[in-house]
Amino acid sequence: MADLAKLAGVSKITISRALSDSPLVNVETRERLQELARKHGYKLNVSARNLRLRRSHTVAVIVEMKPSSGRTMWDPYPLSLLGGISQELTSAGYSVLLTTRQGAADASVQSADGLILLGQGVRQDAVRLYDKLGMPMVVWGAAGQGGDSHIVVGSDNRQGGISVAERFLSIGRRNPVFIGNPDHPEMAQRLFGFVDELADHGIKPLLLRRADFTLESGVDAVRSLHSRKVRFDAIFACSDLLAMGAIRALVELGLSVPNDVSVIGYDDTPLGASFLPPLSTVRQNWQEGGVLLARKVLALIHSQPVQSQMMATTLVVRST
Amino acid sequence: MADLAKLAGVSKITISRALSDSPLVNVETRERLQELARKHGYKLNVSARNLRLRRSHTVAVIVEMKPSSGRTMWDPYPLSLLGGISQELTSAGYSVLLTTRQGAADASVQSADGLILLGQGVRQDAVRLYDKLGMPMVVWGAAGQGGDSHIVVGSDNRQGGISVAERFLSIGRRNPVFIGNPDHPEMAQRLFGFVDELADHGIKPLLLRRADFTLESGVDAVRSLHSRKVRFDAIFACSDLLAMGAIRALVELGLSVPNDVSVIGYDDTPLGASFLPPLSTVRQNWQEGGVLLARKVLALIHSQPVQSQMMATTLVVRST
DNA sequence: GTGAAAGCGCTAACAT
DNA sequence: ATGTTAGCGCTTTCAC
Repeated sequence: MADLAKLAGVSKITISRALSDSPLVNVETRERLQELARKHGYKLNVSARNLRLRRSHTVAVIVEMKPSSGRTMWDPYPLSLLGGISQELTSAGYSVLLTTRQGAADASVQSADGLILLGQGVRQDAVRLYDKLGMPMVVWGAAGQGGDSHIVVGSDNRQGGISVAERFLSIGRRNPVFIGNPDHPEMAQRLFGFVDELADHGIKPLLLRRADFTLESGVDAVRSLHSRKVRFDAIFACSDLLAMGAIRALVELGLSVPNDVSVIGYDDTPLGASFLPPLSTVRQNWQEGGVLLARKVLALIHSQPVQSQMMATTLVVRST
Repeated sequence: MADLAKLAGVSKITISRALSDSPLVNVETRERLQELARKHGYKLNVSARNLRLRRSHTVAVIVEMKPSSGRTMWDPYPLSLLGGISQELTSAGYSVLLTTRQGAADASVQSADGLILLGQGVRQDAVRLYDKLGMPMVVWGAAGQGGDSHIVVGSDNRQGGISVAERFLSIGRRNPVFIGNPDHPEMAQRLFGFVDELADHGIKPLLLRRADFTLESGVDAVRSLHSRKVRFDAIFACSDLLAMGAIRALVELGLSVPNDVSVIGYDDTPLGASFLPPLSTVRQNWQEGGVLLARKVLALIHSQPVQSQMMATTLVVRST
């Protein structure tokens, strides 16, 4: 800036003002100086600005990246979430600092202006840990997770469960089964919605606990149902992969989907859509979730009032 | 630091040295000061340090995040790549700045110490654009892509193609088909390897161009082969999804896999492994790729000699 | 509408 | 082994 100032015959501060579009500086001068800066390939020193402004203009995103439990690492979802986050923060002039749990102790994370936690669903301890940092923080997950201490954005899992129950009821199913892991807060919400809605109609679903969200796990679940001679005519699986596994096992057992057993999955993955038969499922909008997460941290950072928010889910009825 | 210094009765610089584990300062003092800092919740101001040190300790990762062409956005791969990158950079004390193309013009990206380009495969213009920034840059992609102007890390797609050809030859296939998009540099390499190896045995495969890497696209490809009455006994599909679609279509046409037609996919997605029948495929190690990308930028940043590197792929023979 | 001065928090260079 | 000085590049006072 000093160099540009000398070149243009003005002072440093005028350059600074011109480049930040300050109305304090004459329009012509402003444009002249901006042109000059461009011509000379001037680049703002972000560290210097941040030092002076006492903020980093950075939001750290902490992702659970363990390739475990058939989730996170391998699922498409965190990336679309990241896409939404990145899009929104970038257009607000903020940077996205990507970290895993290991890197979260790093100074650069600590000096971020805000924090977004992704895929920490099962690990409430982690949430509490970051909470102590005392910085604006938003978590992706289930409603009510961790109390009021921080903002949560997620899709309305409870409503998702309800919509599946409604569907089963409307097509006259009386013996539904839930496959999933209720230890996971998001899944628990789906289960609660499912159970409550069915209870209103005097139906109590069977809960089949499965920790993995893999195809094999779905196959296994149905086989175990069969070997226990359980009577069932509908399955709500907590992931598309589980649902596809379930369908495969059903077909192998000579049962027809959806005639004998109706199956609904969760997530609306591209794969479920092109499965044979095309999978019915509950869709959540990851991209939008990312955008929302970003907006909430920004609001927190700017000390604006913020509330947790659950996004509506859509039941996509295809052929199962 | 000034506060800590006053508290401890030493000078600022001693604090600075103690906290950065400088051997210049007495071990006891060092530990005492570190303890003091911890107790008082001192946090290093990263901006100030970076300003002083005239570097940002940051590497920008630019991801092509368009949810197009059945790739990138929805595929698991960029995330595992990111996992590897993040892991390696973090442990080297660098931060990962995540951006999309839109955000790449941002000042914070420009003041990064290095650049990693992901999923820019098809868009060579993009690579050239960033090249102009003149910062240490590493690209994920195919060998030789864009000349010597920058470092490329990728899996050895050519070798991947060769290994598939070898497999087909070893089981006596004489009429192989390639399904994929040769406009994509990485796919082109697979095709070249495939074609060259087969040519050594007097076989010329049929090229079936498909732009999308979706299941439908695979189905469609096989149907078109059939309707054109083409004789074929082996398919090399450029993605697992394509391969699965192909197999589905083959089965529908009453052909047996692998008896009538052998099929090999690419990527070794978890889904292919649990497909029925389990999919044979070419595996590439994304995580390791990420680590490698990170190491190369770091080396470039530290002005060490760096070379492009292609990672070996593994042919995973399952049931197709 | 423009400028001068001051200082954000840190560390390299040079004393001591 | 520790301290002093100076300055990284920027922007917010306050003055003109």
